Amino acid sequence: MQDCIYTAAESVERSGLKGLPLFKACQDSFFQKMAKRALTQKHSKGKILFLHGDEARYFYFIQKGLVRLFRETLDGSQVTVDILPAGQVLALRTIFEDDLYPYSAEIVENAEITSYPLSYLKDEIQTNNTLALNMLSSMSRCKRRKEQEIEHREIQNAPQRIGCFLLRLIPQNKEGPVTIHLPYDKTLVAARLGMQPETFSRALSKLKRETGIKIKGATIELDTVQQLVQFSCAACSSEFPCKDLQQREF
Amino acid sequence: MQDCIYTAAESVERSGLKGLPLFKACQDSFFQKMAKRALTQKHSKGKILFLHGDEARYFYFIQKGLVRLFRETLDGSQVTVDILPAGQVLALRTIFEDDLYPYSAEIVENAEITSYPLSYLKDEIQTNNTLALNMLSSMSRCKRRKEQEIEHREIQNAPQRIGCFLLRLIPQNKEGPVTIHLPYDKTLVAARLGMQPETFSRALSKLKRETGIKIKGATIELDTVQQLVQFSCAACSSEFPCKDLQQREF
DNA sequence: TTTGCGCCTTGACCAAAGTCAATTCAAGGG
DNA sequence: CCCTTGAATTGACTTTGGTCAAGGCGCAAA
Repeated sequence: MQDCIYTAAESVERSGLKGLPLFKACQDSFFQKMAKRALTQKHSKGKILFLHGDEARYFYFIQKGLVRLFRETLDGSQVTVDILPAGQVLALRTIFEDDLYPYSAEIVENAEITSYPLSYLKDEIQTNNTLALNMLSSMSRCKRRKEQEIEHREIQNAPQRIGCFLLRLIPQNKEGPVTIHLPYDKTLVAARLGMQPETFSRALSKLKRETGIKIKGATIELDTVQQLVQFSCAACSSEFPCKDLQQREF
Repeated sequence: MQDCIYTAAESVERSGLKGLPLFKACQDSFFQKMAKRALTQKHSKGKILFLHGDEARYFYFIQKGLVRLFRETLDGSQVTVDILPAGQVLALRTIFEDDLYPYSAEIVENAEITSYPLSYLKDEIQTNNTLALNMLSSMSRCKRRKEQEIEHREIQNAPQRIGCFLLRLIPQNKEGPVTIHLPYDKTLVAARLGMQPETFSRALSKLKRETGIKIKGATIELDTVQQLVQFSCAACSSEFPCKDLQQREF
């Protein structure tokens, strides 16, 4: 089965990197250099992009599709670290570590992904202080997200965690009724939230019973966000309009 | 009750910062400037250093004692983020965020703590790219630790988590018998590992039964680290000699 | 030495989530 | 339109850890 189609190196304009806030401090020369070595590939569902512990030469930008990051233990169980949609970058942080990928990456929805050499980024950051500072705040936010995740897994129960997940999918200041569409399969959402699919299913019904939200397949309707806020955010150390939702991995 | 004793601004030599790898790229002028505004205080157990959400003006270096970082939810439950021993810095990352402390800090063992103005650090990092790069790798490691913590809470059970905690207290390449002394109260260790004291107590007995370690109060003896490695590291995505144990919060 | 206060442990019970298995549902291919 | 396949749900049961309450242990002050 063909699960990967190569295309030529990209033009600067197409480069997704240029649009990212993280790189706004970079000159055109940087993007041009990057674009020359950029490689965009189509991958189909199930493809492993790289494995935890592989030698890292590239970082990736998701043009289209979905990527699941995960780790595997000796005794065979998997932990899903995150699920990244189009527009996200992955494996960036590798440049600060030991040049080994810190997780495995699997395509979970047909994707188009551009790879860039990590070495160029490593060079750039040595001299571009603003880039370094942007990375610092970016990584700091990412770290905050991870800490919050630990917190949530400790004090939120399964239905609350789902409610919290849903709230993060919508514009935070939205008034009145909202319709939410799950961004990926329920099985994946369950994995993302660290629970079993069965638990997710039951917890979602419970959330429905307790808050009165309406569920039809992957579509969820709220009369008002307050329904969920009251239910989920009581077991959270932050105030409701959640900050720093946009950006993700590192 | 007096729970805080002030001492004069420190001499450069005493400054704990200078010894930290994180600041090795900084000039003496920086340390001198810092030292002028440094303030060392003694705090007794129970003192709150700052609260989550407080406006942040200082970061801290623990000269002596123990500090617990935690967050509190609306419905009153607390989550312990970390427990920091002497030699650690805290609240550093505040400079990359919104100038609000990202957690509360409580003295849990009589402590001596030096505070430094965040603003000076903020200035320094604008121009000192090497410092920025050191911070990046430092924060990256810290982030890795947090990710591993999420993983552990998902796939390790309570006894395994304790075993893992113990393994991190000893020189990783140690051969033969080892004696471990818990660095703080069992209640605190329990909180650190995200479990109830009762659960910790029972899980520790179970760990003893399953691995044959010897426990006498806060002292634990192993015939060999392999006893624990086999038991705990099967449910972990990393190989045993755990990396990046030294440094902590940000 | 006694007393008191935390810390720690233990028991009984409960609640939440995981596991295993059976079944239903929905979407895409023939 | 039916069939296949994977996703999702549901039921029954187990396991793990949390909760509540009662005691025990040890250290330090009186």
